[in-house]
Amino acid sequence: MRLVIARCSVDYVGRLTAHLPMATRLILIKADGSVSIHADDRAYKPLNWMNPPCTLKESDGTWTVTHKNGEQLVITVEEILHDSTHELGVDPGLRKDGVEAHLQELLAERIEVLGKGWTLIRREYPTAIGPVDLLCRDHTGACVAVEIKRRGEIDGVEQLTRYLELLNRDPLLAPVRGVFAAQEIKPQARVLAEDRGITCVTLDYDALRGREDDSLRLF
Amino acid sequence: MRLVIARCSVDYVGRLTAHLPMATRLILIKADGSVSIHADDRAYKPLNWMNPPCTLKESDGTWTVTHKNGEQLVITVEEILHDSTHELGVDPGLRKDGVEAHLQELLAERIEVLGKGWTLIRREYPTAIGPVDLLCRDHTGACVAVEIKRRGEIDGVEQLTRYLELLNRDPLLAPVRGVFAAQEIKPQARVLAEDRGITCVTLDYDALRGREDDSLRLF
DNA sequence: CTCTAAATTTCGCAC
DNA sequence: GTGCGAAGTTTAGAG
Repeated sequence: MRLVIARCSVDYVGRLTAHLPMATRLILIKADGSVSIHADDRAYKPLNWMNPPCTLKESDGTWTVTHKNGEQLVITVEEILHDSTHELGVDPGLRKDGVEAHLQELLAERIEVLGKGWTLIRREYPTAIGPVDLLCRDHTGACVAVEIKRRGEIDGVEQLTRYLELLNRDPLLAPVRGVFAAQEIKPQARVLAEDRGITCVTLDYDALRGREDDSLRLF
Repeated sequence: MRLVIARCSVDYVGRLTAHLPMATRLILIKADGSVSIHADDRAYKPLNWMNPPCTLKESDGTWTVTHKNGEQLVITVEEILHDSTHELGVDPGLRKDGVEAHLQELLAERIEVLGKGWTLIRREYPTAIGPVDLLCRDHTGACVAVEIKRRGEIDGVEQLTRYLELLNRDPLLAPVRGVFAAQEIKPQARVLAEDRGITCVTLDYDALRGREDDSLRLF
């Protein structure tokens, strides 16, 4: 990894055209050839960047980064204030917990929390337009499609609506109703869902993992 | 901006729980207090980060970054291999060209490329659920709602569908049909749009900007 | 403050 | 490779 602090201007031509006027910035060159330009604010997003695979060519004060697909980043370096290179090695990577897949797993294991007598037909029930997170039957034997999100927004309701429309064309399953389950459901998503007869369920991740009582609230 | 190369392990607790085992990485501390941890690959995304506003507290080998909303990033530093601080000043920022706003502007100026005799009613036509990109009339005087995207995906079709449903409730406008215009339209989005009677139009950005002939293709 | 839509989104998986 | 959905998405803008 090479760290350069330099006065530079930058031009990107690719998916769009963008220009950075001359100023002092961090140029970060990584072992995979990727380059990013950082200002002194914002943790996440670089001002400008080039994803791997790409190659850097230095010529005079002009550094040209070219991507395989033709995108180009041209850095015009006026003055270098710092330049150091460091060996980092391969990173062991990030271990995550708490994502949607895990929510799905937990809810599948405790499907009865959605209602007494509910049973799971299967997780990732395949349809022509994609897999339904959970397909189950309620205590009456009626089919229910469950869409699980970490944060429930309008998109998720639309997605579930498309699944329901498709599933209800199958005479072996119909009538299928929907449950929209998320750790947090945005008000507009809730309104849209309920307007379509979809039940909203707020999931409590810690409770789902810990105890089976009190693990969610029905509204 | 402070650049630290260090052997460290990192724990994030917030929207999820994540752990980075001990390894050598770049720790980037910016003037706004934000912190990001980078491995030696990938230009864009840090391994771990904390967005501003947040505060860093160093105590012994433990650096704790706390966000206003309670999220926390704990960096356990075993060995510091490099540590330098640099004054960068405020960045003049990025100038972009070619984004959706510009596409909308260009298409509004050349609305006749959608069809002979078409006229623009207005850009950003306001509705209760948000502004319609372009509202126009075709050669017969019938109302058309145009949704413009850089890349046309299912979400955009759903968005346009919601607008059309609303606009068609207005007796002064109805019947309103839809045009889905994008530089690139994903196959599934095209199928969904056409199934709903929405016309798909592929925009050529350079041609739109350059000449008015040949500036788009209707499928 | 919330909510929505865009992003050079990136990233990962499945086909 | 393409397509599609998730992401600690982040970011910008409107209400």
